[in-house]
Amino acid sequence: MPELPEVEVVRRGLEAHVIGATIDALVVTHPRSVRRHVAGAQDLIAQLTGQTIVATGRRGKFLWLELAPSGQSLVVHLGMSGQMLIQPADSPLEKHAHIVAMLSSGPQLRFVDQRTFGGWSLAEMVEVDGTSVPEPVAHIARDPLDPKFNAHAVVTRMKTKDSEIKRVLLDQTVIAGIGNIYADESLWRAKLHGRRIASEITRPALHRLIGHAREVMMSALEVGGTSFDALYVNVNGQSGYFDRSLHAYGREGEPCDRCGAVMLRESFMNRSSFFCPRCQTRPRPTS
DNA sequence: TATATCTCCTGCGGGC
DNA sequence: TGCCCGCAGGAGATAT
Repeated sequence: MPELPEVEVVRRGLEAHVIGATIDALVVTHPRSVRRHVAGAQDLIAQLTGQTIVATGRRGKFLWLELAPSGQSLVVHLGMSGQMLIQPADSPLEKHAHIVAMLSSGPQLRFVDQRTFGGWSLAEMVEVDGTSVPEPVAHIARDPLDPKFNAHAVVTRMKTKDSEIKRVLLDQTVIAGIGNIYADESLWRAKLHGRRIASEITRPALHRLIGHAREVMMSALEVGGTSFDALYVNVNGQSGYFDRSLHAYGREGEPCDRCGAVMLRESFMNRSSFFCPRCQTRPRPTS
């Protein structure tokens, strides 16, 4: 599932392939992939055609391509299964290729998305806290790889939350880029149970948690991200290797890499949480 | 206002 | 073999 490291891998791939390219033509074959562009597919096609990609950007799991001469950005979210592929124009179309952009440089930029949670939209750039981002990204907090990321401010915000710490980690308006996999990994490294109430965790422990989140995502980035199946690949269709380094996610029934206790899985927020019952003790139920 | 839950979607695997 | 069901989960909408 694409979280921050996987999206950054895709952004870097795009930067290497599409900067300077002009969009000669665009085909949209699945309306759901452009649902966030409220003016509709035809408007997106009309506005993107003839634009040149001059830069790439990313915040959390959102990435964007800055365009000239309009000054707007093409905002991309990969959702659960979105892929941005650079393919030769004559290569067979992928089964779930929902948007295809013909580039002046020769290849096609294809948006492939099996579960259609992701999509493209066009947006104006706005200034937020001294940084220019597309309007749909304005509410997203800085992520731990952002040079202006302020861990003290994030800890202060977390201390105001009377909510479970895993829920807070997944809240993109508090700290961006963390999804289910890296939330579980960060909590395991920090020896915190995801159901601990954020406001009741000490500031030093929250600082350590954020540090672990940054560390685990940096490590994942170095090996191309985490791939469990063919749903996450880089722009060349290649998988990452960080799944081999996971200590928590997907390890139900296996021994904890730290203490040897059997790892558990529980349902949380309509998804799965993996944790060590010995290293990450559950909070006592409140009476 | 803050927090919790629901919904969207498709392919896969397990059970019958 | 075919059908049904549960599971995977990001983010916005809706409910509490």
